[in-house]
Amino acid sequence: MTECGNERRGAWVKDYNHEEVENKWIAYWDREKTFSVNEDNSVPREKRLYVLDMFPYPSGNGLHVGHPEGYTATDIYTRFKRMNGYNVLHPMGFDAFGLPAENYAIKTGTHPAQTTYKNIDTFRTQIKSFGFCYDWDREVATCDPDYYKWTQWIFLKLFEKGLAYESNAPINWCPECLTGLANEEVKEGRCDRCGKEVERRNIRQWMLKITAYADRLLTDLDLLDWDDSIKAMQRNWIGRSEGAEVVFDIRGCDEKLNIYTTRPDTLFGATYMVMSPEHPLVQKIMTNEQKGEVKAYIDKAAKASDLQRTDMNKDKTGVFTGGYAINPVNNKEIPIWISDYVLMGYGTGAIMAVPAHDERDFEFAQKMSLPIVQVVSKDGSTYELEAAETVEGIAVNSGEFNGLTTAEFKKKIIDKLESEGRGKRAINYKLRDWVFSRQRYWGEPFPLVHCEKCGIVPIDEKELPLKLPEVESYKPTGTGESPLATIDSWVNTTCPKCGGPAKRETNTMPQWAGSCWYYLRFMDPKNDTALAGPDKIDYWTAVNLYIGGTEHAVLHLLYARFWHKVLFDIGVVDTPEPFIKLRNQGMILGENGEKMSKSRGNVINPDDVIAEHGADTLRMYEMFLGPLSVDKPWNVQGIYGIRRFLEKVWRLFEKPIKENAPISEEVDRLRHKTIKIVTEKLDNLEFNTAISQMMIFISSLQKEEVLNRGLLLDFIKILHPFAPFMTEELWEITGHKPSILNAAWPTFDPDKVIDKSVTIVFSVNGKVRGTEEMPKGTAKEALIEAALKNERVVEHTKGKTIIKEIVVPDKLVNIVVK
RNA sequence: GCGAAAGUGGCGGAACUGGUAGACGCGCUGGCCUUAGGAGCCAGUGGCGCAAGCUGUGGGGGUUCGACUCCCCCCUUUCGCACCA
Repeated sequence: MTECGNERRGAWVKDYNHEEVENKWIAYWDREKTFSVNEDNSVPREKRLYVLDMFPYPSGNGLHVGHPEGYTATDIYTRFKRMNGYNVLHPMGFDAFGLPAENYAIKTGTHPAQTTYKNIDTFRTQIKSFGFCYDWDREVATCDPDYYKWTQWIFLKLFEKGLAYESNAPINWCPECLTGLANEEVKEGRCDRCGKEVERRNIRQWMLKITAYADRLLTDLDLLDWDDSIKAMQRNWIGRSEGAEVVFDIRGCDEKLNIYTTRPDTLFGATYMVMSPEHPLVQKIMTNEQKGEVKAYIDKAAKASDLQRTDMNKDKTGVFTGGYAINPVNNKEIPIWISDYVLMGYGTGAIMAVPAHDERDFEFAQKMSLPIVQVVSKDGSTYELEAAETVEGIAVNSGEFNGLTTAEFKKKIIDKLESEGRGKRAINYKLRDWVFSRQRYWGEPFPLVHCEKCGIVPIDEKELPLKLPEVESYKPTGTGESPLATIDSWVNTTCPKCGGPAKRETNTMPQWAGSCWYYLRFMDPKNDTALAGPDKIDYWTAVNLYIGGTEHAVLHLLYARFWHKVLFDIGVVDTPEPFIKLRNQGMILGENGEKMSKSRGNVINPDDVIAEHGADTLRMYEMFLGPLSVDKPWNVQGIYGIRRFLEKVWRLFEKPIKENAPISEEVDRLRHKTIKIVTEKLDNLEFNTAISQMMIFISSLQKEEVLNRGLLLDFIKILHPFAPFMTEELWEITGHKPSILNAAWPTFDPDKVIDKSVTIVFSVNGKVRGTEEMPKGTAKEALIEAALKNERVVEHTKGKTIIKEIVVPDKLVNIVVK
């Protein structure tokens, strides 16, 4: 033994050399393919499971301690289910297209593929060091041509179905990333990735018609076992509302002005109209006198970013166009204004303003001195309004409709408008179509060409994958063209339809494309004739348990559901939803309770933790920290507690172990109880309390001189999902052939779980005054008798009248006195 | 503003359909063992009190024999959305 050096780890190594044990089993599991899974048809359907993690982006920083939290949870669950006879698909791969590798390429000239595959190797090694039971033969990387061939194939299907279209509408543009962004990628007016304020730009884009699926994406949420908070976020994002579209005539003009409202019952209170500055009709209705002012306003609005526009929120601005609309219910002429508080992208881009019953309209009307007419009342009378009254009520100032409730009014007025051809029922969604193209290099090329004669033509499926070409410079042009546009030899091609000259589409797909369907590829990762074989899809059906962070609530999880539904419609998959049960892991925070980040200097590197304490310890520690779903701070001290626990387990095996060593009744009961509790907790993903129970069990064995072999073997089986390395080693040491993963999960005897005696609580007026151990099932009368005999109870009831006795069998007796 | 979740010891967190609040772990205190120890073992540990006892789950009401748990009002924190008509 060395005198110096390695002192820090010396104390640990003395009892259990995690480094040696872990390296041994990593190599063994790899060599023996212990974790490989196949589609065994003898396994009944209900015993087939698909347990999935959100696959990582292989960044240059390597694995973060946040990654293994979810991965450990699914690993424990997978091992637990395998030991219970389930055939579990549990794969891992890499979300490998994306900006960081490309930005690195711009800086250093290194090809993004080179960086990406190097990072993948690092990630794989790190992930393996945790002992996760992934079937590595199924690994995929989204940037692999064999993979993105099928991403492109799905795009062709979307295109064929008319769900992909070109657009020049203004989109969010990040001036830092030099690419267009989807609405879902903009948070508070800033780029979700880099934090830079986004601009609006008119850039030719590919859009996916996710809005066509809005209703199904909304209603099918009911089929899912997901956290309510995530469902709520998706519901809010989809933002369905019911109302009416109403047609207004315009004075002296043939054009009609269509508006959308959720409150058609307030039509009589519309005192002016507002159009979005971008509304095409503005050009036609503005009068010559107003032209200058209107144009200036439109220019100003066009220059402002969304963030600036919302900042102006406090102070409403707008300009009168000079035009007048005619209210269809009372033929009153009301002025048409433009203002940036009306958005072009929602509804029809124009509203009727009812200042009495809409806060925004009220504010605008006050500022511009426009009339305010009350048409909804709390009680049917009219009164002075201090502010907009947006609640429902009884109609006033509404002609023949006076006295109706809001709900009745809505129905009647819509029926009337419909019969007159002046309006109709309408449903609107906040969800917008998905801006699907990026003006960058490191993504899937679109399998399309632009032909002068034939227009946009998809390339033949047989030509897939359309490979990403080599390029001199990865630098985005910033002009709205991707770097691919500069490669003439690649861009210039022939039209698949007419054979004439054509140009390839030079946009690339966003990172979300590859992750939209990766769970399907894992079912059949090597298939080169289909994204996955129908038999494989039928075997695994859908993801039974999916675990990942909440940051994808309205991004990946919405996009993937959309693609899945399209694939369902064309018969590729046979379930309406891809992820049946979803659980979100919380964030692991730094020791100071703040988010881990380099700038805060509170980052914990999992490699260091494994080197010092071992992977089993790290896995268990992360699970012991608290419930999976909550954010929880890291605590360096806490990890010693887990290491100590594992050492205690290890040391039990250094004591004499005998097949027939007696087990006390108490220990035996605790054994059955522990198996029961751990089994139940694992089914509910309650890892922290499962670990507590195992700790209680191990403490109870400390005094034993000779240990019962069967008892210990049962224990290492239930410990195995948590600490695969140590338990695999102990399994071998006790004379078994690896792997313990193939051992059957222990069962418990329900009779032995029940305690023979229970502690009965005696209380007087609800206050605990004493306790007594009594046999389980003691009769009520006997319990009361015992309570009344209790010294302390006697003290507290002395000289008082007993009003009643409350008895909960096997629990308590409460004496109520006065 | 709207939506969601959550407030329990010095800290992370337990607590079944209302029934001994604080399991388990960290930390701390005392003891044993030790050349030494981020080692091991034993005991203790919400607060006040010598004790009996009192008090205690963000605050205030309520229901109940009994409330962390159920109901009403309020406060705070975190997250998401945010002029969506």
